Amino acid sequence: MGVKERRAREKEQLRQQILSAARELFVNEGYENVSMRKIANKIEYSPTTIYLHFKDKADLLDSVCKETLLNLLNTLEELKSDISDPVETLRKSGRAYVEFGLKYPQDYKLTFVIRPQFQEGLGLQEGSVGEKVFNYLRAIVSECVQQKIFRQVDVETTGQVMWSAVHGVTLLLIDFPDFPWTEKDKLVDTVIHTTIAGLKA
Amino acid sequence: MGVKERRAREKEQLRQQILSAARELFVNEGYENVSMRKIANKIEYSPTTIYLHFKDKADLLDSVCKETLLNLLNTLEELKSDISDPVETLRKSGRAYVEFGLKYPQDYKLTFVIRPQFQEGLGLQEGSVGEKVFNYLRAIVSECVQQKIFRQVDVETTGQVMWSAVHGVTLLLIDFPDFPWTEKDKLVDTVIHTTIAGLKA
DNA sequence: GTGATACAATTAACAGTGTTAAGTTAAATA
DNA sequence: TATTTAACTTAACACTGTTAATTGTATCAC
Repeated sequence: MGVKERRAREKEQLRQQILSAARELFVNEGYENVSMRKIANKIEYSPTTIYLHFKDKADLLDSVCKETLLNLLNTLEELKSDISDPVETLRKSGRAYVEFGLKYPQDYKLTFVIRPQFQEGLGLQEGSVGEKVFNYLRAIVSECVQQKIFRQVDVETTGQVMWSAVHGVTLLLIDFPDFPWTEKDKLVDTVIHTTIAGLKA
Repeated sequence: MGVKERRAREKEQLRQQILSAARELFVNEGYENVSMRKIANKIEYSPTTIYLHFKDKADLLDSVCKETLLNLLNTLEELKSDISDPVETLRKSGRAYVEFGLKYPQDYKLTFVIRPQFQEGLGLQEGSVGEKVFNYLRAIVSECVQQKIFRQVDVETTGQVMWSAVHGVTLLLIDFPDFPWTEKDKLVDTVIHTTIAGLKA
């Protein structure tokens, strides 16, 4: 009776195929410039086949973004070093966050800017991968507060301030590549350093 | 020979009509969901008339965004108070910047996130309104540095750090309205306060 | 006043879009 | 072997941005 299993496996395989084709096209040509027909061509299926695996184009974007968030979460959790020096961990995490955004700028924009436009209210709700990313950040900040390194006691606000800073610099660097920015690494370091210093003070 | 002038005036009038119809639709329904035909319907002209005034849809977006930047610049310059207390001016400006973004969230996204996607390299080049907005910020920061209030001597980097913070918190609040944020005013104040404190320290 | 000119505005068309409904094909079951 | 199931495709709909060709009309020179 392994037929059902094989079919399910094949179905999942095609789903992944669609997903990775979609990601590649979205990233290279931009969500708006990618048609369902283009994706279908790439995987050599008819356009309507995609609808057997995804509700619509926005749902496809949604799935691509969930993957991106998982990748980001993995990247961050890899460097979860010892909690004895939470500030250093926070600094490293901030850097890794921005680096991730700059390494995959289109994925980052897709996830944090484009998707919210198409799937309102989605992205950070309970149990989501997005929430897990913020939980990761919260845990580090919480440690800083507990060790009385940070002035502020409010873990939530502190985490959100940190997030604002890294999100902001990431998007500015992505969206205005021709602006005469300070050298990238210096700017990112200064943003993170300044924010942490401000939270300590 | 006032005919030419009258014609030019009429032409400009229609241009403005198109522009304000486009803005209203872009803001209410999103750039992607607004068609040239929809705009044309609103002003009761045929779709192709728009092309006599704007190169294409992206050009239309471009013009809408330039207006938004002008509005932002005006809003900021209105509160250019005395330079004797540049830190207070910076704080106020930061608040006003975020408030502007939250008051016209779709305009803000259109200008700082959507437009860069369609008009690459545009938005902050020399002589542009975008540059003027940053110049405004730079002037205040420069005063803070000159009065030796800020540790950092690098005006450029300092300005960019400030911008990252306000840009980040603005976009997060716009894009994830369902996230359990700290009360809005408190969050914005904390972001600005933290950044300034970090620059002083 | 009449014919020529300029130009605003329109109609028609093209190639492409997301998506649905109906139809086809082939494999697994009875 | 006949029937059911599910994957997949074809055809179509209403819509998109944009261009080329065409119409209409107010202005000009005579």
